[in-house]
This record gives sequence, C-alpha cells and structure tokens, in this order.
Amino acid sequence: MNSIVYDLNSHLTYRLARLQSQLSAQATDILKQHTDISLSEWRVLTILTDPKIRFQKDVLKAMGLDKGQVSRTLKRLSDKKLAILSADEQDQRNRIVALTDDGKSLVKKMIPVMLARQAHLQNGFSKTELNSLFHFIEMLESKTGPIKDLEST
Amino acid sequence: MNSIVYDLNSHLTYRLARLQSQLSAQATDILKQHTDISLSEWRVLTILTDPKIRFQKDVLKAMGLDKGQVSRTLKRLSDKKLAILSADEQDQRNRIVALTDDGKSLVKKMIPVMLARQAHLQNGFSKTELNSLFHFIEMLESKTGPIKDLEST
DNA sequence: GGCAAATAGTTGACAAGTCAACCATATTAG
DNA sequence: CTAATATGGTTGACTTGTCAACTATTTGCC
Repeated sequence: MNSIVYDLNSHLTYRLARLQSQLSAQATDILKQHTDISLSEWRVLTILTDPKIRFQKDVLKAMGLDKGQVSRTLKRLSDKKLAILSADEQDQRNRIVALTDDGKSLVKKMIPVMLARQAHLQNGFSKTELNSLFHFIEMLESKTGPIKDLEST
Repeated sequence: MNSIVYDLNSHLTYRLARLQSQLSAQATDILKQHTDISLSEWRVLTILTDPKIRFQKDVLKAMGLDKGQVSRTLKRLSDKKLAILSADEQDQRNRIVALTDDGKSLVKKMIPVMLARQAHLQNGFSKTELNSLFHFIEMLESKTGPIKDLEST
C-alpha cells in the first residue's frame, strides 16, 4: 500500500554518477599502468598543451576546477618536474605555467594510449549517436545551476 | 609544428566528468536546503525503500559502492536515527538494515523534490531521446572494465 | 595620491572516496 | 571434527575534493 519505492536505477543522475565513477577508475588504472600521475594531474597536463593557456588562472577557467585544487595539482606537477611555474613581470599576481620537456614527452607518450581508450569507449556508437550524446550532455549541463521553484508541492 | 594539442573538451570522459561534478553539486545543494543529509546518505536512504533490500550486503550490491563507504554511511544514518541496524539471528555475519519512521518520512518528504529535479533536468528531452541517453549510458558502462591491448602502438 | 574593491593564488580544515588489513562468523572438504 | 576458505563487516591510512579564510597584488575611483 504505502510502499514508497524510489527506483534509483531509473534516475538519470544516479546512472550518470555510477558511470562516471567507473570511468574515472578506469582512467586512473590506465595512468597507473604507464605513469605515476593521477587523473587530475593528467587533465591539467593536457590543458597545458594548449598554447592559449599561459597563466594559472587560464587553467582554472578552462577546467572549472576548484582554485585550491588547481594550485595544489600544479605544485605536484612542478615537484615532479613536469611543469614549471614562474612569475609574470607584468602582473605579479599571475603565475605563468608551462610544460617542461619531461612534461611534454610524457604527454606525447600518453596521448595515443588515452586516445585509444576514447576510441574503445566510443566503439559501437555511430557518428550521429555520438553527436547526440554530446548534445545531451550540453543540454544537461545547461541545467545544473540552482533550481527555483522546486517547492511547488 | 610540433604542437601536441590535446583537446579535452572533445573527450567524452572529460565532459561526463564535468557534467557529473555539476550535477552532484546541484543535488547536494538541494539536499542541504531541505535536510541535513549528504548525497550519499540520500542514495542509501532511497535504496532502503526497496523491500528486497534486507541486509547491508544488499545495499552494497545494489549500489556498487565501497564496502567501507557503505558501512560508514549506514553508521551515520543510524546515528541520525534514520535507519536501524540489527543482527540477523540466522547468520551472525549479516546486519539487517531498515528505515526508521523518521527515515521513512524524510524520504517521503524529499521524493517529490528530487523527482521535480529529475523532471527539470529531463525537460527538453523527448521520450525517444531519453531512451537513447539511457541506452548510451549502458553501452558505456559495459566498457568500463580493464582494457587489454591499449599498447597496440 | 590614496583607499576600496577586484583578482590571483595559497593554505588549513574538513568531507567524501579508495584501498587494504583485519576480525568474526559460516561453509566446505578432507 | 577441524582446518582451510569464503563471506560480511569494520577500521585506519591515505588521496581527492570542497569550502572558506587569508595574503598579496593591481585596478578604479574620488
């Protein structure tokens, strides 16, 4: 009668969360097999291949990560000699970030591996389906802000 | 020339990760506005509405979470008097889990809110599109295991 | 010029997720 | 019967993520 069953599995957000946690575990595994960097370190490294990214703040904007997280991740990359941080003479608040040669070669080495993984994952999707999927993701992302009027009873 | 640019934004996994982090922040916000439970606590609570879930191990299997995480989350729910844990006389290894009345009424109160959110997110999707999306998620999930042969050069 | 506000980054505190060692109870196989 | 193994759960150590306070610059305004 009063059975309030709430089926998590039919919930988009729950399914996405589960998928995401599996995907990130997979990525972490692959990285561990080939390198000793973490997933977030990898993501920052790849961001740094973009010539438009010059300052720490650019990394921040490009990734939408937490300030502190970016700060600490860059620190670790710098400790591992994969990136260098230097001062901007024009504006002392900025930190200039760049890949070292080691960083570049690590990225160059890992790109084929990571691309192969993307291909593996996308295997079975048609071009059209992939486009839809990206489109769906965008639609959802546009709705992730605060929601008014949830209380409408 | 040698510009090794790796465009994160065209990467499915990165986009999913970003989407997921925004979605879970949104859910956490909503829960905070109405209750004082966390997202993982909420998920476990909803799992407990399923009459097929009797033991702690069932929660584990149903959610695919970490053992320890489930153990601690249930402990917190029990501290908050939303769930009760008791011993199984038949098999002393099992812990029987169930919602308390408080737990049930919390779930009952929050379900409309959380459903409204799902509706908000799914707004703009046709039935067909939603089905595709769920299907895509399943396809991807089936590929989240270890990958052999990534080294294929 | 000088003071308020904005921007960039660092740091500490804490919550959540991950991993592995460990304990207790059951099951099974000899 | 009992020793090995499997199962269910707890715990501690560690990593990652999140939030907010704080410092140091720079910009804008009167």
